[in-house]
Amino acid sequence: MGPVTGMTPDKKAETPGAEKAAGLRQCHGLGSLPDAGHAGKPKATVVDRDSADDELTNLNWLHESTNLLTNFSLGSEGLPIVSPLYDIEGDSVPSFSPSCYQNPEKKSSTSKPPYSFSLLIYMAIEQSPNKSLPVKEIYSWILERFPYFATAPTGWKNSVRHNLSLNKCFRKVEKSHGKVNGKGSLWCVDPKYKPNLVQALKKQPFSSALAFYTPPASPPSRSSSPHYLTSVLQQNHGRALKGEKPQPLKTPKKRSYGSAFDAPSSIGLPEGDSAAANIDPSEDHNYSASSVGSQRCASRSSVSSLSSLDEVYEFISKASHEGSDGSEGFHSEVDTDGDYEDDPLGDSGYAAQPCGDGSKESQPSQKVLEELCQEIDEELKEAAGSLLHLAGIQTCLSSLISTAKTHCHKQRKK
DNA sequence: TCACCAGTAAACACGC
DNA sequence: AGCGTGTTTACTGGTG
Repeated sequence: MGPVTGMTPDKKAETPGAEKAAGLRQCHGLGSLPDAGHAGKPKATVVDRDSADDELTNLNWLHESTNLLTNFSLGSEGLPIVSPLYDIEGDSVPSFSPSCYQNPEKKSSTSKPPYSFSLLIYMAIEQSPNKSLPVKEIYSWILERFPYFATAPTGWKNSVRHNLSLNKCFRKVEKSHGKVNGKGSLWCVDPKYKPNLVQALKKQPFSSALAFYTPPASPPSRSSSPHYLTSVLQQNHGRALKGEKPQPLKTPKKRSYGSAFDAPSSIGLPEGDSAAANIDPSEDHNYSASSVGSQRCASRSSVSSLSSLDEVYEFISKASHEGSDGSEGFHSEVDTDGDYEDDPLGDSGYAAQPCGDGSKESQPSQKVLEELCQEIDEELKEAAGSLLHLAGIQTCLSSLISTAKTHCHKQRKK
């Protein structure tokens, strides 16, 4: 392979994925998060130094992760944005500031972004006024935000195009009236898959980006959890309005190339939707962005996305408010529809996508709210369960460690 | 070991 | 012809 080559040596050293993998393998990943000062170097905790119990120390991450959770819930300092998701889901105009990459170590400019191409494309499109961009603009956006690609050979562009073509999340929009106007088309995010992208994006920073720059860790889950819930809430909101059963937060693992973003499983599209509900094996090769991230972090996300019960409660009250007017929150599909409808380019036929069916009913019924509350309740229980579980493990481990230490001391004395 | 997925390279077709 | 774009296939490496 050439310079860009897929897995270059430097990539192994620099890519968040590699670092993440190594970090997790060494059980430092999670534990290191709260401590920016120790970023990247293996930490020796008090227990660590006790060389006698290597196996026990290998579980330090668990111990620390519990602390991490505490930090998450306690952390209130406004940290720099870690994930563009903040902007995507936020009320403000999306702006994927490269600051999300500007960690103190300044790795960003030379290191690969911890986002998959699909997510990068999504961010680019999402930031555009019309929620649609030509490939060239996508290139520019990525280049602008991630200087890494400026020095990278052009292979990444191929990857971008490859993603656009293969990934069901992205749709091609003809520039005007179905007529191919000049080179290229506009690309937009299929609203049906948007929640999945958001979800993947939300999970990405925790698994990759966070491990990547190892900053003090409060914000990712702090704000992402409500947003995550919000996004799901939005999904379910839409679903509820359509008379569908709300989608559980945990998406069932589906074994296909497009698993996490396959609308039917992830966001529960109506069966009749051929585009999304397609289960034709020939479409199995549907690229889906970061589905790995979605899936692989699923176990963690249940904790990380609800890192603080306070947050959840806070979120609930907020969500209830938002739910009552049904218009706030992150880019809902309604928003997106609006974009397409307002979009002068929207006459391409894209605006006629089924994504618009929720817009007629912007006022959720009492029943819908009840369903949402019930669902949130379940999530709370699950989150609480996870925390209790961790706490239990921590207690258990602490006990084991102290027993082991005592044993060691006694034996040494002998 | 296996399956899945992201990333990459490459080939090809098409339009400008 | 050259370039940009879009599609498709094949492969590699990481991960669970």
